[in-house]
Amino acid sequence: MPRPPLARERVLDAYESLLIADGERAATLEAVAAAAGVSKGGLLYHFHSKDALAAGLAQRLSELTDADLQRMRDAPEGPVAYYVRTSVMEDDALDRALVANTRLVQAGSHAAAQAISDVRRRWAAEIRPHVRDDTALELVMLLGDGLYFNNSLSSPGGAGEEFVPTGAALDELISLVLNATARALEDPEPAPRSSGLRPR
Amino acid sequence: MPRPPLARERVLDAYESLLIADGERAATLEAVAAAAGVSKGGLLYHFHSKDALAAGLAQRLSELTDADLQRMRDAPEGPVAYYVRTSVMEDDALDRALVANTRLVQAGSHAAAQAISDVRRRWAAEIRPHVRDDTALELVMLLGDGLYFNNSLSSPGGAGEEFVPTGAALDELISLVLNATARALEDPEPAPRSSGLRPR
DNA sequence: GTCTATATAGCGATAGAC
DNA sequence: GTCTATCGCTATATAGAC
Repeated sequence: MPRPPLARERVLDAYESLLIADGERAATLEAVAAAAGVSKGGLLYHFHSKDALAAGLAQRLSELTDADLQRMRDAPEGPVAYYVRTSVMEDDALDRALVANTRLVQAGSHAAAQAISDVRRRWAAEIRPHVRDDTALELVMLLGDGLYFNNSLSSPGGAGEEFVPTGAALDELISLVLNATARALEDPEPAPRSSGLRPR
Repeated sequence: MPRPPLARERVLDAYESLLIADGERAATLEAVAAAAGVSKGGLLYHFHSKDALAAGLAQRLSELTDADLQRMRDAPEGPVAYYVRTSVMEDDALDRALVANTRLVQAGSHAAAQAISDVRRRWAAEIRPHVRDDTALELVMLLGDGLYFNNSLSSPGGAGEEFVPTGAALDELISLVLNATARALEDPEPAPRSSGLRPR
């Protein structure tokens, strides 16, 4: 596949940042162009409309999810712990694409809604074999959503951050969730399919 | 206290509805005025600015929380089950005020961020004595957040609703959470303080 | 209290020079 | 591929009639 133009990626980065920091309303073409270091006309050469810009972010989210699912499959501590742990925002590329897309969903973007729904479905499919039943799956998924929700609310810089666990508190939470949802005592997680990774 | 004017409440209702259904950007003064059945000038008599409108919703949320905490204290199945169950959107006054305020937070409203943070803190304080430790409290709170997050994403009408449990699935989820977080086997929930409600 | 009319500013998008 | 200039529209807010 041909590598996308540099300016195009810079515009998408700027759009994402503005959505996360200041919300959908503040992410105007003018503001995005300024943040990306191009003019409004220059921006509109790469994205013919605001909808095209939103579609670009939805596609980025989808691509980043491919990589995340691979990491989830390879995670030594298993997909459930990996999922909960990485639901705490680390401000990496996937976190940012996800939060930016939630902003767009709340502003009525169908493309973003579809993209988020897809991500969730793919995560659930990957996790399902590693938990006891559908209720346990629901618990795990909702917990991750709760973490993202809090991360996405507390981003401006203050209120809400007290609710996001880190360090030892996060480890304890993961341990509690694993105990409540693991498949069975004799086989907490099936061996990885085609991987040289040793279980710990 | 003097009862607020009818038109004022109608405006607040319309603002809330537009925020929930179409997002912050669509909730313009013109759109709100039209939905409330008044003119733009009429609206601006009651709320001098858009910020004042947002502050009105934040205050409404705070008042509705008072009533919810009382119901939580009186709930026969205990505060944890009550909290999880009512985190599934029933489109009542509190649900609507909460979702509308999350829209405003994501658009950068400080008043709304403060209001949401307050609600969460008050809920947590009420639930804390009924769970084992802080980790269990975290699990319960995040689960409720996850439910609200999904409700609030799926509102436009379609994608996302498959993740919100109802009926028997919800009962099983609550049961799982209670088992994972309850204080101790001999005393799963302290007797209600000053209430004639019989335990079931 | 509620209205119409208007001022001012900023939005998304197009046209065409370079 | 990126720019400036500009159009048409809509936003928030004010002024003043009723």
